[in-house]
Amino acid sequence: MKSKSFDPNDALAASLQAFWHGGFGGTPMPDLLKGMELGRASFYNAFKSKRLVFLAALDLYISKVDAGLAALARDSNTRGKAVEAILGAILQLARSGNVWRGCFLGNTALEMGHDDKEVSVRLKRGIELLQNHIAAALSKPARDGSHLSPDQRDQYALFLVAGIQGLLVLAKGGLPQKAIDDIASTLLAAIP
Amino acid sequence: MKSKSFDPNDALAASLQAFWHGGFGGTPMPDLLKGMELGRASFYNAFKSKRLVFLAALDLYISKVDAGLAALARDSNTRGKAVEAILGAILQLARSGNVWRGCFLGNTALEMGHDDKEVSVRLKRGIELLQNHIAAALSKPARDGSHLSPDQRDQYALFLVAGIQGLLVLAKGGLPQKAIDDIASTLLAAIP
DNA sequence: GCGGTTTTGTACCGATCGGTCTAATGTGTC
DNA sequence: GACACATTAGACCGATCGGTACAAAACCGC
Repeated sequence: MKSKSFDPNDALAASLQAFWHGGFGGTPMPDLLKGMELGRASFYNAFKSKRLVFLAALDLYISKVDAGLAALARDSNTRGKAVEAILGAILQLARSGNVWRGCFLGNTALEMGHDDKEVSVRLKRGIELLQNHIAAALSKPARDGSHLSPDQRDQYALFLVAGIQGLLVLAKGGLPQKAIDDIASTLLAAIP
Repeated sequence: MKSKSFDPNDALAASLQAFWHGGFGGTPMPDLLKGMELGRASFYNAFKSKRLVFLAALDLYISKVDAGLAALARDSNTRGKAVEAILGAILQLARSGNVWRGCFLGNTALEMGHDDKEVSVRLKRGIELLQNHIAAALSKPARDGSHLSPDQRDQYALFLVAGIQGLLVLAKGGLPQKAIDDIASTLLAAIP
């Protein structure tokens, strides 16, 4: 028998990059295949359909974000620093070179909404995960040693998720860097 | 000669509804034509292409939002009430029946980014307009009579635009109503 | 080297994409 | 009533969509 000449994990990672830029509908098979460096036959052999590889890419994105943010929150002592680190990491992740590609979850939410059950369950999981990581950061003590109540923590975490998603919408909409920075700092200043 | 049997303005308004729900790529011609209640020939006669009617719909959306928000800010006395009114109006506009369709500007920003010059110039105009209307609301006195500096005003206005866009991303992502309400109230509470 | 099995390149499939063409249908003017 | 002309319905266009079929190529155990 013959073994695969490519690493399915690499190919999946490449598909994530492609979908992240173009979304599902905006990434036709030829582009996807070129991005994954796969022939059609190999693609349909390894992953059964465009839709399935998209779902897998969504899962990969979520687990990547999960791993990335978990490491981050650990290293910051104060609430402010922890949230700032997370915000910075997400903003960095959200651009490839000088072009904003946004958050794959947010992009997908606007493209697919809840029309698609399998997508929306992942979106929900991903958003919850973002919220939880930010909540973990918010549960660190402030500079003055004070803590937030669990309710406040969750509330501000969700608020920050929304703020970040909105920031990325505006960034993709072409807002200049200065405006983006202003929003980010206002966002940080809004947490108690 | 024969005159048109339809009102181009009505047809354009209908196209806005269609694009608002499905975006540009997600609204194929048959759906668009059905939404506009037009035959293909009439469509291509009146509007030259799908792309052009999309741009026109974008313009229509911007002018509609402009008119709607201008009327709103006038009737509120305090900063808090004015912003609350605007937020409420946008949230109401952002859903059709029980389904979130989001803000057409935000949806388009994520779908098309700045790849498309003609789109992005409109997005920029629309976002600026949102910001200006919110800034106008923020320039009203607070309950205690105090005012914000112009810089603060603009900064918070942009922040609120981002917050609203983010809220709509999460709403389209399937977040429950309670979470949406929480974000909205946190957003309102964050303005000084 | 050989046989068996999997992978791969590529031609091909029906469906659908946005857009055009044509012929029939009106409708306002005289 | 008849001509002139804009509008209409619907067949049709090539291109592209996601997906399949098939035969050649590449690899493993022997």
